[in-house]
Amino acid sequence: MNLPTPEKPWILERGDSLDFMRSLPDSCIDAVITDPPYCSGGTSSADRAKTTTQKYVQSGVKVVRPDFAGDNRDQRSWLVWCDIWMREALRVAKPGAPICVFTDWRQLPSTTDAIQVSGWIWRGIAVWDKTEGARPQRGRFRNQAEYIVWGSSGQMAARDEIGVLPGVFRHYLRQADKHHITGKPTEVMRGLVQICPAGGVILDPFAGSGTTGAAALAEGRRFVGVEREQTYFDIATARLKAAW
Amino acid sequence: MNLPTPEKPWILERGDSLDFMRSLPDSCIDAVITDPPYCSGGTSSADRAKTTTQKYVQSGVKVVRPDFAGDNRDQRSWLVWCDIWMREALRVAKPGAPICVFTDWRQLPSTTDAIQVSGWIWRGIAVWDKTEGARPQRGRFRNQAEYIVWGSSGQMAARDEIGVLPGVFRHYLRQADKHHITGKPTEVMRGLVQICPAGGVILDPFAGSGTTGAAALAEGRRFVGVEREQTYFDIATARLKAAW
DNA sequence: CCCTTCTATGAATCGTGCT
DNA sequence: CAGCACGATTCATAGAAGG
Repeated sequence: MNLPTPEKPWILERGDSLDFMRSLPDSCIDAVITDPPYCSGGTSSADRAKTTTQKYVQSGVKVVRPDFAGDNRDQRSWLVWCDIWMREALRVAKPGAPICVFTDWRQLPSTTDAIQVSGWIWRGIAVWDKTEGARPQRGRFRNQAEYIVWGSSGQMAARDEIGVLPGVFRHYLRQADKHHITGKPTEVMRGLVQICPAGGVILDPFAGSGTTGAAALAEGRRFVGVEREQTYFDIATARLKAAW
Repeated sequence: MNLPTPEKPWILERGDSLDFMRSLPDSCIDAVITDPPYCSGGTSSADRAKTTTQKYVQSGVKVVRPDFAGDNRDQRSWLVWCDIWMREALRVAKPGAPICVFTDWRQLPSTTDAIQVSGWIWRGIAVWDKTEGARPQRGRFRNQAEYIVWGSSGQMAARDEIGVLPGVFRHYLRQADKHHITGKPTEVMRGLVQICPAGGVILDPFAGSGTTGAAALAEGRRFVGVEREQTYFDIATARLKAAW
């Protein structure tokens, strides 16, 4: 059985998320917390509005492109792909279990669609205020936030042992805490994993550098993660061993 | 001509937004900043049919604020309605003019749809972090943010005279600053109106208690507003006179 | 002026029971 | 069984009041 035990409260698997989730039984996961590839690179409405010259000039610029796989779907197929993995995540989640999915502003509407189409109940949006953001531009609002679309598998029973969780996480991401191109601050993840009851099992199908897992262990939750890239798998393994 | 002048930099009209906008010429507005009815209360049509006080004010409160109209559309007709007024706003907006539309988490995806369907270019999401005050619920993330979906009429020219604007407005709404059931803090609106060049004309088709207008005047912008409810029209008129 | 105590408040939600 | 109407409920925090 690919599930963590009290003796070893974490599992990290290298491979495909969908294959791995399909190996899990029904209703064995207490919370799903993940940061899937956003695929929002060049398909935004603002980009589409640019002239081809502008687009090519833009592409000539040194843009930080995520260097991981699966980040090149267009919006429709991204939605379909999300539907597939979220549906499988729903199957392995216990009734009432929460799901938290990171997204950026461009993919936010598609993410809320995906979560609902796949059968989860959409319950809200939490905000990660990065306090500073991508390249500041004069005359525009700074894009300094990412979003956590969250919901639940069916009705959420009363969970009195869990306190009130903040709706905005305000935290700067230090370079030293950034182990992945799209890494999240450990403090933010430690806040997020509180949505899972203490001792529960958190699944992250796109584990990346393992921040979710490190935070889960730090907060007394168990962890199941999958990562496809060997490099990030190694980093995550090291961090999880250290956290444990 | 229903436009403000240097002598009297604001106009407030009582009546229907659409009728009023139709009376305006093309390309006369420098920015559209507004807070339309969200129509998001309740899951059933019956819930939406409740008065705004029933929906948004929990029992046992002491302060009574007037209801407002137009908050009982279902999601599809809300989208169609937004398309109509946003399309008209686009016509009266100058090329490159920005639009900012308040929304809550439930209507955020529909708002980004509406803004794009009506022909505006969607450029981002700004966040109003209410910091606290939202209803706390155990085991859930607090819904403590509202969102400002923003975009522009076509390409935005370089606007070097405007600085970088924040992407998250973090401000508590004091009772004393709340003149409408859904009122926004004056400080947040003062930040938002900076998206309009100094001296420019800001249009708010759903003026409510006139916070947008008061902030516009305080920041050296001109203002055109429409409000349908007599009670709020009177409050807004008084506030605009005071701000001027 | 600082600290403690108290009170008002919130752009709902959940469960139940009826139709 | 599905949908809807209805009623009970929630608690952290800001700000005021009091010491």
